[in-house]
Amino acid sequence: MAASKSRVARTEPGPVTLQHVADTAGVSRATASRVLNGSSRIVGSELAERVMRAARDLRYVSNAPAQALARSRTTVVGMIVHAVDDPYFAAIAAGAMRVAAEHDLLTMLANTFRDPEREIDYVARLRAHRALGLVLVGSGFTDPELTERLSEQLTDFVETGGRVALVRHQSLPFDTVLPENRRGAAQAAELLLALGHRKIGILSGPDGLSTIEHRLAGFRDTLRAAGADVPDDAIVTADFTRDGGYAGMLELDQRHPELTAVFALNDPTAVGAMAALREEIGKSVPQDVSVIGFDDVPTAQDVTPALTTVRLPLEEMGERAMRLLLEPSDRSPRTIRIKADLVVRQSTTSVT
Amino acid sequence: MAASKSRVARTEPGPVTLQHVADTAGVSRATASRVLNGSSRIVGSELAERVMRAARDLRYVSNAPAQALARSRTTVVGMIVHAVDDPYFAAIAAGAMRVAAEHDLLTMLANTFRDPEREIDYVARLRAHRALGLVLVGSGFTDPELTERLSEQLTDFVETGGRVALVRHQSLPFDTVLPENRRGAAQAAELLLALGHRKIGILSGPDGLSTIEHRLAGFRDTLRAAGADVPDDAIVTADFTRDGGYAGMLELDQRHPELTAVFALNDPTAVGAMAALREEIGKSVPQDVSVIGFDDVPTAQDVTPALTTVRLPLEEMGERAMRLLLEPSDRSPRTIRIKADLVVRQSTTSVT
DNA sequence: CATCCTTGGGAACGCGCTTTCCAACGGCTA
DNA sequence: TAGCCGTTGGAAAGCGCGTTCCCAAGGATG
Repeated sequence: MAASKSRVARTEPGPVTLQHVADTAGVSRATASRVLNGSSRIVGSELAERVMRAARDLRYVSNAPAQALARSRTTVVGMIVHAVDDPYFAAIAAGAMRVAAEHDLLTMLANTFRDPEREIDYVARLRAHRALGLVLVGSGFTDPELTERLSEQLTDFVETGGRVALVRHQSLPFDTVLPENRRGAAQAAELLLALGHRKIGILSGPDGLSTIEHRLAGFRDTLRAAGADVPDDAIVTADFTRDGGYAGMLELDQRHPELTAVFALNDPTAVGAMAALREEIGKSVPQDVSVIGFDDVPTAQDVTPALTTVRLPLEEMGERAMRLLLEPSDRSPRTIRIKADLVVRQSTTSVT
Repeated sequence: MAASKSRVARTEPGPVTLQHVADTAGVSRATASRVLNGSSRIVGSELAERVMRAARDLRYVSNAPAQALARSRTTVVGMIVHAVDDPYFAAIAAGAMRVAAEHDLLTMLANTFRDPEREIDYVARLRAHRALGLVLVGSGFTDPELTERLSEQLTDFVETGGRVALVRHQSLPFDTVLPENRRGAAQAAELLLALGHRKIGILSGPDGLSTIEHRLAGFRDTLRAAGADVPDDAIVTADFTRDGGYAGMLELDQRHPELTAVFALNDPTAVGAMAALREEIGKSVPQDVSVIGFDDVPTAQDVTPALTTVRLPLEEMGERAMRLLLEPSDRSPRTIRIKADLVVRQSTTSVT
């Protein structure tokens, strides 16, 4: 009976438990627990030493799920992004993970592949894991039903003690890091206008993402105010990737060969567009057509011509979001506005 | 007394437990558990319906740590990379995470920031979380003491039922996806030789990484065999990033302005080198100097001139590693060799 | 109509750890 | 020397859930 609970010799397989450590150190589980993870209670140095030696000899590794259950809290944060291999998300994730690591937290990263259902599902699963907080990165979806369900999940989570931080534009009542997409896109439009462009096309992204709507709106509104609206069929929906930009540019050029400038809603799309222009369409950037992107991912400066774009401090955004999560405030929801800066490089020039 | 165990009304805060669901459905916990996660036992459809309704109404979210404890296994895999925001790791991580998601597993991602101590520490922490397996991505460290400690951790993990898969070159006895770094680098050397280059410099990475040693060795050996060895001072240690490549190139050119070709041990470094050449040194690629990289990250094709490099199927490598993990074999350790393909683009040309 | 087998449901135990709550012990003061 | 208080170690009660092991009821069989 007692043997099954307090076996002294460890012959059977399976992980070493606290009990094993306690037994070989000749103390109770309580004592072992107290020395192995800084409890408030202090254990005599002699016993403490014995316990630590036993733990080391047995190669004890604590059981985090068991601890989580007993303490009813974990040291895990969840993060949900649309695609880790997109430099936009990668940079934000890196920033967030850095501050998580500083606080000694582990990060569970989930990829939605831009599927709203998966996003909601991941929120639920991360909640199940009792993550102490969730960072959602990326555009919100404009579908009200999806937004509603997501919001509900998040609200429940907060009500049961969870924390939430968003990096996205969406009017959910949680701490948010909010990039000024609209204003940034407006700056892009202003630049093109100043350069004399009037025939402008747009490479947009998947429908239903709020980020896209805002960038689109900021851009078009500015153009419209100047009497240079973009006709609907000069807006091509790409899929927000390099290859999507390539294909989208082909289509756009076919429909409107007269365009003198193209605004891509993110950098990879812009890079793809430039490739299509160069390799297939045979127009040169910026002489024949100016291209402007958004985000300023690291490679934007290395393509040729270097990409004019709207810069967002990606890593910092990730950091800020994680800090919001880790330093809760009583007067949430808070919003941190991140301003977007136009970075003029070589892919834009004035119309001749 | 009983009320504390089986409260029918939920007024108090805190997460909803299985008990709550069972109570409001008027069944036992066992029954509730059986319907909520497909047990082998079948529950009558009427009761099942009641339970499901109760769960939905109460917004029940299972407690993963509790489940983990009870079942003594989790649905979590751990992955350790050096830097998520490096496109190399991002691509591998994306591949691995995709197959993890297919198997309905959550991924805990840890960033070492290239610090071996952190890597070992993360292995321990991920073990504590009872991840069912660990994927370690990135170069191994050549320091034998570190390798020993890491190996020990990993071995313990496997002995207690964990699984391990590596994406790296290192002779640890675990399932491994092994990129042919040596052979790939040799191909790069062969290309340069064929193009007539004899004065060649190298932009290397941080010391102590096995990947770097192998690439370096493959390259130099081939050159040496052709009587065109690279002098030690024509090897500059950069830090494996774009900016590191930029700085490294500056130094390399200062030491050896006569070089006609440069081999960068990864693509970001090569891209940085090209930028330095163009912006600061004033030499053009490939006319004045040929540049060749390694990995073929997505942007390699978009810089100008497009980068000649050695291609590694990054996403696939991640997928393969995760599959190794998820489909254990009795005759492990297995090794999957990934062959590296030379991709000749515009950044290399024959010496005039 | 009695018996055996099938099927569903409930009670109880255990997973590994944290955390009160007690008890024992020693040192101190009166 | 007796009486107290502050320490320190241990026992035990959970944390929320999965999972036997049983019992009860119903159907099929002889």
